[in-house]
Amino acid sequence: MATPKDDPSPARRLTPRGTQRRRQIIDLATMRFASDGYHPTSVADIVDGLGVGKGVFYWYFESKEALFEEILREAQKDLRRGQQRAVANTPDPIDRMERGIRAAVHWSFEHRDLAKLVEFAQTDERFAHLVRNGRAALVADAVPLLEEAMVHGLIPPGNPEQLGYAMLGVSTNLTLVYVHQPGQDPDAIADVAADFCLRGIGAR
Amino acid sequence: MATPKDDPSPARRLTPRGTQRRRQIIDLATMRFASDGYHPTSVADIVDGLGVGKGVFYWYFESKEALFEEILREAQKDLRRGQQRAVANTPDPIDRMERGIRAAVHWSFEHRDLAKLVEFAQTDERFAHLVRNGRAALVADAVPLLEEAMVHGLIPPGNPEQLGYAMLGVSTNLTLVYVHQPGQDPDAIADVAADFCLRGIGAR
DNA sequence: CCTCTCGTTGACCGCTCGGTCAAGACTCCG
DNA sequence: CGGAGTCTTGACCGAGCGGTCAACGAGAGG
Repeated sequence: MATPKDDPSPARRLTPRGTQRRRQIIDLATMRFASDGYHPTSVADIVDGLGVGKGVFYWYFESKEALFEEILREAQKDLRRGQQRAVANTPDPIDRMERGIRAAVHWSFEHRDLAKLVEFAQTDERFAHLVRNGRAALVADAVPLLEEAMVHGLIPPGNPEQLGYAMLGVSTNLTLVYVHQPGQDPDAIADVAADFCLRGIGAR
Repeated sequence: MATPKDDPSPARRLTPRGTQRRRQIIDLATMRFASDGYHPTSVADIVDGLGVGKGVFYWYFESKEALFEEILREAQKDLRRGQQRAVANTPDPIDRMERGIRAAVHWSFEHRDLAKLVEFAQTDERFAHLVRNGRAALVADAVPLLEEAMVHGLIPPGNPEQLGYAMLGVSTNLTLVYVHQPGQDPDAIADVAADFCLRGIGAR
């Protein structure tokens, strides 16, 4: 039989070969989705690009939509992990935010495809809630830092959630614009973003 | 004959009734594109929603793509006009930027559908260049103001283009997040955006 | 050798898409 | 009235979509 007995999504047992195939699909789909768009990229495009039959796709994923959701979730988780790694062992809240911003800019430069997919997902009702949750998580990481900085008088009082979204907008937009211009140094963009944000919240 | 002799796009002579129909199509399409997405909204959805035959659509527009491009262009032109009206007769560059930011936030609140379409267009290669041009025009408006402010020592030196995109990111992202939460006051969001941006560039 | 599961094939399905077009209705002018 | 635009109809087209499935390898364990 071709179709798996249970849902394909949870707890599929994959051989090393299967795991590899799955990754191939995710990687190629990410590229195609980013360069051509989610809707214009068909499942046939993906499997043809891999030189395999169509059934392979549906052996590893329930649907095109489910694949995209997995890519999205993975991407947002990866960015957040990167941020948390970057701020580890940094007690000062302002320093933590600066490192977080820099980590976000660098992540977007290293994963421009994924960054673009997140941008798209935000505009499609089917996926927007995932992005909202991911963004909210990032802001939720920043809120206690902002509150701490306010209590200690490092920055003037304000609505920490709004400030968080403002900072997110700065790094997102700066990256989006400069990531596709050749010869742009991620460090330079990270400098600008961090400077602007820290001044924006009233530190510096 | 049904198809027009020349290209339908340039210089179609429309009766008042025709002009009205055209607007109906644009307005309904804008709503549907914003709520369901560009690709998932079919031409059939639009004409059915209007209760007319399919040929009507192609009497007024060359293609679905051309319609979307027109909506986009119109939207970006409208925002820019709103900004220019808001800053008229304001000599001080910092004041001008503040008014421009506030105008942008208000425009997005009043035209949430259009704002959403611009967001999407940015992620589709077919339309991205239009958005890039529109964004670049907004930034180009801000650059001389930033330069003037730097020359006069109102703000510290920096790359004005990058600062422009950072400001754009703040208003875009703040608006995007709060425009869909009920009971949000556009003035309050405009306050936050203007504050953050002016501090971000080093005024205040 | 057989067997069991994982992995793969590609023809096929129903459906919807963007777009076309011959035919006809409406409207205004002479 | 007649005729010339403007506008509308809706059946139709070829193409492509996401998704299914019976059948078939491939390789590991017995």
